[in-house]
Amino acid sequence: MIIDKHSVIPIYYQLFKYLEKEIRGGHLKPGDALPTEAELAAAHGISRMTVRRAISELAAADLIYTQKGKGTFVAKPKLDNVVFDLRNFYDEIRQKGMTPHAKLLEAKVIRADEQLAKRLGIAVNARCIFFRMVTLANGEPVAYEEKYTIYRKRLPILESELKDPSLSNLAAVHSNMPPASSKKVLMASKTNEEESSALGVAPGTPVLLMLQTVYDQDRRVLAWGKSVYRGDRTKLISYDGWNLEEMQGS
Amino acid sequence: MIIDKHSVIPIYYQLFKYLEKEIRGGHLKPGDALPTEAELAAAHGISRMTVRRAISELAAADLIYTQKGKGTFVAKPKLDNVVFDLRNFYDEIRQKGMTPHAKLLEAKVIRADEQLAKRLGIAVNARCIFFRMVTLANGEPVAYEEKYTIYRKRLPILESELKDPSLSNLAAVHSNMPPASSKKVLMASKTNEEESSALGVAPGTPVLLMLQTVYDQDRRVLAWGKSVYRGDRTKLISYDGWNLEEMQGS
DNA sequence: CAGTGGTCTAGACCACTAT
DNA sequence: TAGTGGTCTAGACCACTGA
Repeated sequence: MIIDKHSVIPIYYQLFKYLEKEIRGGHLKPGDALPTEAELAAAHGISRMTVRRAISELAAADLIYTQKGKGTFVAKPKLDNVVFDLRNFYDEIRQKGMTPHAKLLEAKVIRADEQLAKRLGIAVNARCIFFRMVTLANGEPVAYEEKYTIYRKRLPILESELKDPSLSNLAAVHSNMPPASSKKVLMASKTNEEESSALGVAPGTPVLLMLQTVYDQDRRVLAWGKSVYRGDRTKLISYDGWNLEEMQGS
Repeated sequence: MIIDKHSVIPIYYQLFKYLEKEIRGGHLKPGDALPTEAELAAAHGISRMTVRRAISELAAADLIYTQKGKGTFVAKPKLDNVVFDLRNFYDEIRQKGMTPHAKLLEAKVIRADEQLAKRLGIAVNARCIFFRMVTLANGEPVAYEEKYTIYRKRLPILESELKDPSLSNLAAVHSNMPPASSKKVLMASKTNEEESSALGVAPGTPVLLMLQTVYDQDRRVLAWGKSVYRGDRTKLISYDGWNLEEMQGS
């Protein structure tokens, strides 16, 4: 029996897992039709709405697709999409079995020069908060970051910022408006002198360069940051397809 | 009236859009509780299951979160996740108003050297198919790619491969097994001589380097590819947060 | 305890597809 | 016309939260 109606595990989830296994295991191949919703409901003695719940979870996972009036079919895995997911640099390091450590190099109030004023959308000479930090993995520098935000609240630089030195937190603490959206641009670059010395590498070393801008609800800039990741120590990895569970280890 | 029960637009979708607007517009702020499902159902004269459909779509969009026994609340936008989504390099170029063009430099059958044999998981000296191509945007080279797959079927190199020169298609055409999953690694690098001449840049130019491996269901390697993107012409952009519609233009 | 979201049912009508 | 998935209803019971 595939479905245990008296289990603590929801019926729709049992059916979802069963069908998922059929697909990932290859018993159902791309293009194959699934049993109709009515058939699945009758076969397992459950309601069609419950079947639909399982079906829609499979569709959300891109394992199947539905066609009105025709049926439900196994999808082809999309393998050429590239989705790099850098959830949290700290956790990434930890996951590799290394110990991350953030080292604050500098934190002070500065006056905006022309370039910074443009980036933050403020007047030249306005007060700004400036952070410079290095992230280490097992004591070795892997990332160098500069962060800027407007100095609005005349607040001292707080401990909370050092505990959560993310750009959106910085913006939240020092702005009148809460951050609402963020834009990030990733590109390839070479280190300048400042970055080289902070990372302990030769000038011109290839790096990943990420620029982040944090906005409020009205699309006003709240903060701007630059992150430089050592090219030889930083890799973004993306997995696509179906047999993903087993892949994480490698 | 917010809900038109006789509209062709599904009720759950009307309610979803209405609540989405309340949240994105700021009438409902992060942490605020939504009306309970029963309240929403009664207020709009619809079934609770229909309300739940709208609620679950909002939750899937990370605009709200639910807590059993407590209620449903507006979520905080997560701004420090980085999700770079390179759906299709061709479309990316086209979206920027440029004309993409793939130029095949070479396509031939070769014998695997030690390195390639290791990458494809085959014997040294086994026959492989080798592609070398350049992608141009408005006539200017922006990417250089090398692709390798096992030569199993003794098939000629087909036109279909030139029309869809993706690595997973190459693997599909020349392998006995359909591709099931894919791994991609992105890093910063510098061009070597071959890449420099193909891209028309000086050796040592910073580039994004992407390595892709395509696997079958049993995690055997079907194809391997290397893509080099010009650092000064290629940017990966990621938007997070709530006011995304308006951001796409900038 | 009353109220919440989570699950489930057994129907119903619809638009769409293929024959 | 028969069969499919898409939407919707009006109930029901449950586990969990907070007072």
